[in-house]
Parts: sequence; structure tokens; C-alpha cells
Amino acid sequence: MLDELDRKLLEILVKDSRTSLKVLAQQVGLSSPSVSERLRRLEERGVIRAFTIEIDPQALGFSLQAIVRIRPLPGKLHIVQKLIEEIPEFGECDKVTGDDCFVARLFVRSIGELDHLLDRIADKAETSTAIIKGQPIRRRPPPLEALTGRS
Amino acid sequence: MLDELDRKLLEILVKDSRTSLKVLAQQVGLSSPSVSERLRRLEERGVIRAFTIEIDPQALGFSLQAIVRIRPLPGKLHIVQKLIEEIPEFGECDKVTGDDCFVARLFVRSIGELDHLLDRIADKAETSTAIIKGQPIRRRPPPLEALTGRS
DNA sequence: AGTGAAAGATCCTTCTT
DNA sequence: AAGAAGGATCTTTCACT
Repeated sequence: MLDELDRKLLEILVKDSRTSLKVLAQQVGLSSPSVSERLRRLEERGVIRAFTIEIDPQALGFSLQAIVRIRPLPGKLHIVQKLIEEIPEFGECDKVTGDDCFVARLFVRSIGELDHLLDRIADKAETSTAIIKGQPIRRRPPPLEALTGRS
Repeated sequence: MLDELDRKLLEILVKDSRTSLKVLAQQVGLSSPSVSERLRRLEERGVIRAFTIEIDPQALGFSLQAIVRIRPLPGKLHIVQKLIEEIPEFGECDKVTGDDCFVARLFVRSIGELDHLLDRIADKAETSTAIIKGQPIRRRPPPLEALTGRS
């Protein structure tokens, strides 16, 4: 599924996706062409979904984040889902089992904006909102070490 | 806060963080040194938190994701938080207002594993778990266009 | 803030083993 | 998968606007 070398490559790239093949190679003890081939396959397999940047919402003025649980009214599920997708302040949305149908993350610049956005859904779904006070764990990858047995 | 050019640079980098200065420059109509300077400042300001890769948990065998709401028993808050942080299968955790103290995301390879991990918290907190059935919106950046007025 | 040119460094890919 | 090499590509510096 993932050998020791792949795992190490991923770990390095998570920290800095611009790391060159050359540097990757010497970090894992392979040659550049080998690393190149491994990366190609990791992308092909879909393990590496994208080379991207992480943007800090706070630094852009989105000083508030909220977790919103959303329970669409009968018959409104698809409309609600579409609405959520179209509101760019929703930075994440999962469809889940249980009473709440969706759990979403909202980036806003003020309480007023939060209120305004929730109003847009208010007539199509029940919502429960929890303001985020802190992030003990910011988005991190699944445990790669659990896949190779090594740490 | 963010001008048109910065916004465009961020958008390009979100799609591919390996884009070279040269290409960035021609895409936004600036020179390489200017782009370099802008990136430097975006990093300095903390807007760009990291150049990283996005890993697909599914492709690694973590076929199940769950959202877990966690309410520590009296006096157990810190212990619970520490425990969560130490369990690498938690891929995200927010501290929120309301009855639930934490909302966390769990990556697991099976229901059995989910059960086992929740057991580790069971005596220190109440938990409510919702299995993720789909992801209408996968992690995406906050709306940059809302900051410049342009689309 | 930004430009343009230039120099030097670095890199990726190909080919052979 | 290694290793070497050729050729392309990039980043940074500098003088100037």
C-alpha cells in the first residue's frame, strides 16, 4: 500500500510541496529518477490529490469560524445542499448519518455575516451553530505511520 | 488587505503550489521579481501558511471518516484534549461553544477501528459520532473574491 | 512597487548499466 | 533503481524608473 520510502516522501512534501526531486532523493536515499517515478505513481494512484497551499483565513480577515449542523426540512435536501455549495463562505461540508444531515464549516468576518448567511438557509433547514474558540488540531493528514508499521 | 494580483496568485497556487515564479508572473502580468516579492510578503503576513500536498485518506485505506462531538466529563477537559491530540487518526479538532466541547474528524480503516478509538475516550467523555456518507464540499479556501470585490 | 536583463545556480529527464 | 550528463529552466541580483 505504501512503503517506508513513499511514506517519507509524503511527509516531506506535506511540510513543503516545493521540495525538489534532488532534495527528496537525498533525504530518502534514492536517486532523482526513482523519486520522480514514485511521485508519478502516488499521483496516479490518487494518494497525492494536489500540490497546493494552505491559506490562513484569519490572516485574511475571516476572524470567525463556525461549525454548522444542518437538518434540511422534508423535501428540501437537494435545495439545501445546492445552496451550501454556492455559498463560498462554507469551507467544508460533510454529509453524515444521524439526525443532522450536514456538518459544515463556515468562514466569516463578523457575527453579523454569520447571522446573515444562516438566514439564507433558515427557511429550508434547521441549523445548530457552534462558534470555534480554538483549534487543538488543525487539518492534518491521516496517520501514514499506521500503514507501514514504522514511526 | 489583498489586491487583485495577490488574489490571483493565491488562486493559482491553490491549484498548483509548484507553479514557478516565471509562470506566475506571466499569468498575472508582472515580472518575476515582483511576484517573488509579493509571495514573500504573503508568507510573512501569514496568509500563505504552507506549501503542502493534499493527501487522499481513501487512497490510503482510510475508507471511513467520522465527525465526533466530544463532551468531556467534569474535570477531564485537558486530559481529553491531550488524548485527542495524541491519537493521529484525529485529522482535525475544533474547540467550540455549546454543549459539545470539541468537534473532531476521524480517519479510520474500519468500523472496528472506529469503535476501538472511541473506547479510548469513553471513560473520560461523552461522544456522539456521525459517519460521513459523502463530502459535498471538500476543504476549500475562504472566499478570496469577497476581499477584493472582484470575481 | 515594479521592470528587464543577466548571471549563476539548480533542476529534470534521458540513457545506459 | 543508480549514475552521469546535457540542456532546459529557474531564481535572484542589480541598476533604473
